[in-house]
Amino acid sequence: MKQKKRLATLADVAKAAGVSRATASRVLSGSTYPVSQELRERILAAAEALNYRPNALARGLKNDSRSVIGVVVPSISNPFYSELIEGIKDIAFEEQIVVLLAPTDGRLHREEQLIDTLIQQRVQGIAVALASGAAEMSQALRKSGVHVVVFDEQFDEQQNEVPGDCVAVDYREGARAAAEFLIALGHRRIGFVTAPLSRVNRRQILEGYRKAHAEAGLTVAEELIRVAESEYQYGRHVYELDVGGQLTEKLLDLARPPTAIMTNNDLMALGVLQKLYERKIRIPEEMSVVGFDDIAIARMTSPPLTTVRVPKYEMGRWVAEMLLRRFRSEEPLTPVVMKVKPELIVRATTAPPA
Amino acid sequence: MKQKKRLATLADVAKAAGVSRATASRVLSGSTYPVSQELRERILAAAEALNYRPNALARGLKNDSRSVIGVVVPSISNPFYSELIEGIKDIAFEEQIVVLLAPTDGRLHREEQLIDTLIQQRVQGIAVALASGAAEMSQALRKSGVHVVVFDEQFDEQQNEVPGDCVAVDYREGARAAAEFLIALGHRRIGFVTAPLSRVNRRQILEGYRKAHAEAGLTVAEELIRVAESEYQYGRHVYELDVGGQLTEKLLDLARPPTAIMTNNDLMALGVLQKLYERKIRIPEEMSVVGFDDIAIARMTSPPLTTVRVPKYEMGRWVAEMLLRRFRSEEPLTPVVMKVKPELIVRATTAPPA
DNA sequence: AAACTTCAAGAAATCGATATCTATTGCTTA
DNA sequence: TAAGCAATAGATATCGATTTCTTGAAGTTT
Repeated sequence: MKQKKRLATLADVAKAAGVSRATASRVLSGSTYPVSQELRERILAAAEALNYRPNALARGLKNDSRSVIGVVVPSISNPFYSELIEGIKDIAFEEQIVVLLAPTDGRLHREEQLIDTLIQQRVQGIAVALASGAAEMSQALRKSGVHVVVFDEQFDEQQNEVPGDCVAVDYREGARAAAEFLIALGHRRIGFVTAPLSRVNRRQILEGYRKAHAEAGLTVAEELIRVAESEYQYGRHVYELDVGGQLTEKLLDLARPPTAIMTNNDLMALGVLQKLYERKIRIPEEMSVVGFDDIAIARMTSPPLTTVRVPKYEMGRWVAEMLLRRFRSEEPLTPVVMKVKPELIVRATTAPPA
Repeated sequence: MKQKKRLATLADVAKAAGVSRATASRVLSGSTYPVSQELRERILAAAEALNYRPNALARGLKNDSRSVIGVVVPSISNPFYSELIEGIKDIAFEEQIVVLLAPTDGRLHREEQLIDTLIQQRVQGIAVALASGAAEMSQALRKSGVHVVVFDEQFDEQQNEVPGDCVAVDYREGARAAAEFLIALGHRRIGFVTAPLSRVNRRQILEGYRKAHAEAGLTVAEELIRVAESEYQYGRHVYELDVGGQLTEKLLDLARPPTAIMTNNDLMALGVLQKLYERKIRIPEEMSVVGFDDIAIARMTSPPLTTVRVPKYEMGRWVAEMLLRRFRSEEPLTPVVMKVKPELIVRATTAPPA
């Protein structure tokens, strides 16, 4: 009965105002080209009356730019990424840029697929928390001519050549500081609970843990290092919450359980805290716990979680700004690597061992 | 030095393969139009060699459809919304549809602005957690001919006419059940801590709280109802976490403090728990706490949080499916209102009063 | 063998907005 | 007064892909 609605086009507006499309476009796209006051008003009135909405597809096709950036992350239910996206979004919003979301659910092969989709959508730039090999992926991306900023992951420092812009966190140093702190408190058996070591950053956290021990002249008992077995697949669930508890159980059941537990992120730490509560182990008197990331809720646990703060929101802003920088300059720029130093936040889950 | 890279176009592929654009398009867009095996292979090979990526803008312009849906939510750092978006995304992914994110940061006026942006981007459909008047907004949207599904909010039941598709939660009933449970446990002074009542759903939760009291023949002491003063603005921070604690403090400082506290969402409840921990008030012995939503971390608090479960992930799927349904049918469909009934999840933050 | 159908390819119009090129008017300047 | 120059408007080509319209060749039917 009712026929399909069509939005008014520029041609409709031009006709209604009795002018050419060119003139209508000049007024409605905010061009600097001079248009007489009279026509200007007629066009604006017609656009208003027809409820005109410029077609961003047509605009983008003509200009080859779209005011859209893509964000590739493992999961948005993970507060680490959602806080980071807040930062990206705030910068994007100021620039009238919208954000296309591309969550991989932690599945590596989806990364490539989603990046491909984003390229097809002709996004202006891509921010990606790269899980697969950063260097190669970035190469492939570069071939497509899309601007890219990689974050969370960092490029392999071995190869001198830096393949692209990057906001990297010094996870190793953050973990080293955390472990050093626990050692200074007097802990000698520190458990380490981590998600699978498929991502570089997780490996770096473990390295930091080992480094602190080495520096203190301690040897690490390998039984204290517990790595989750299967790669997570996000989506419906936040796997860390359960895995943290499961791995904690294994540590507690050791003949000589640790007196402190470190984790590779705060969600894992939540699982740890929960398991300790369940087992009626007092925190921090009987067990110290240190998380990583400092997600928003870390300060709301009981007791508040000692953790290593990664400035996620700020990182998001930096990522977006680096993309903007590329959009704006015609010249090819030298790749920038921004190294973020995390900071140990001591709250109430840490104390000297009993 | 290096000149600006351009992605290969269909014309480039056609030329390389020595065919017309039409033929190339038929092969590369998966049309059913017959093309000889020989040309087909030549075209595919050329596309591969040139690293051809179809331009979704051009395609969308021609087809007037984009394989993109927009999602308007207050914040993605709020797990309620991020879990819901997971559901939307999972359905969208199956259909090769990408998600454009439009977070309002809780600012009402941004809602309109973002919806406008989405329309300009010619998204195929919009899922919106409406904060401003659902009915009018939906009217405005309908005028633009974009498919819309409203969730979280529900349409005013007074007006018989249902303006559009909607996935609504029966917040009133959920809150009623929670309050009834506390009353049955023996609580007579139940505090209520809530975000500003600007959103319909928050008002409904309060109504449910009152209703349970009325049904039990109890009168509510108004001093027990604490409403946060200023509307939240998300973005960088998750305000509920702090506000929950602040309002709790006011309740604790009453001459006759409550023996239980209900909240309008789990984040608020986290703030409550934290404040109680800080004040060394034992949970649930000295104070019961009930949240709302059942976000992923609710079961990881110490003790695990009693709350009212809203099936966020499933709701996300339903929202996406309702959108797909509209995309597919040419006929105008009767609006569907899906009413979701929340479920009380009793964990360990509730017990009879001391 | 004339007429008809089928198959496969190319030519060209189209989607909506923008930018370049042209054309007109009125005004200034040598 | 002819030439030169703003200022402003319209005509038209363009972005990249799809789709309708045509065309030509090959094969069928009576």
